[in-house]
Amino acid sequence: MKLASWNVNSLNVRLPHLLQWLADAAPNVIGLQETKLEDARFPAEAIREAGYHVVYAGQKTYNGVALLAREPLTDVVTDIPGLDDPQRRIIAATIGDLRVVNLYVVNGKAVGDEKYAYKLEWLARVRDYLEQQAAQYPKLAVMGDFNIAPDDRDVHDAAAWGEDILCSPPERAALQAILDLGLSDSYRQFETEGGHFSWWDYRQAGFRRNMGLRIDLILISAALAQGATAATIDREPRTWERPSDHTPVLLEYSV
DNA sequence: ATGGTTGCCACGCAA
Repeated sequence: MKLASWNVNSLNVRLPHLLQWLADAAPNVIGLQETKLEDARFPAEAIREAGYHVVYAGQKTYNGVALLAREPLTDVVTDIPGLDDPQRRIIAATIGDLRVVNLYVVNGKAVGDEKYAYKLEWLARVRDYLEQQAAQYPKLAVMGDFNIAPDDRDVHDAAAWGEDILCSPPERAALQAILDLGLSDSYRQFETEGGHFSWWDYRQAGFRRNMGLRIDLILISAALAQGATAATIDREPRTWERPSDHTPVLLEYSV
């Protein structure tokens, strides 16, 4: 099984990239973030023609998430208890014996901003939902754009970034509270060095200079970690013309 | 400290 997560930063613009990458990488499941499309405009037919079932929760201009899978998606959830939120940032579904929760975590703008407070509150409510999901589903994957770099290895210049947004201790504590539910950052099962990123700012030639962050994560339960065979970041789509600022991250497992 | 770039939408906001 190959799972993937990709913040496409507008599915309207990035649909050709998505279709190309699905053909190249052939993931069994992929979570998308920042589709930026109302459901009525979602390109479901093109995705079905590419051989994927798809569920989605979108809105105009901002946010929007989707889950694609080779097999049918059931028990779809787009709103969670305690989180009365018009922003479309979460979609969960079951594929066979696998439960997948796909997140587009709030960016937060800046430490202390009202969006930052919303981010921490949002993460707390998601943690509570994941606690319940982890109890219900032994094989649980929580993927998405977390908008949090787990530790300094995940930051191109940790000293310069300091404790700014995406790296502040409260954000990292919120991520840790989710990991404490019995989940692990699958990438770190296979790569312990720093310098591997999933997002590079469009500005200042961030990608060319590898000035990035690793903020796109696939967290997995122990049952999945046991069978994990590879966790990778595919930088190639970031080299394509008119790319998303994020590139896909992957996890492969057997059984 | 600020601004750089992209997307959406048609101005400035969000990232």
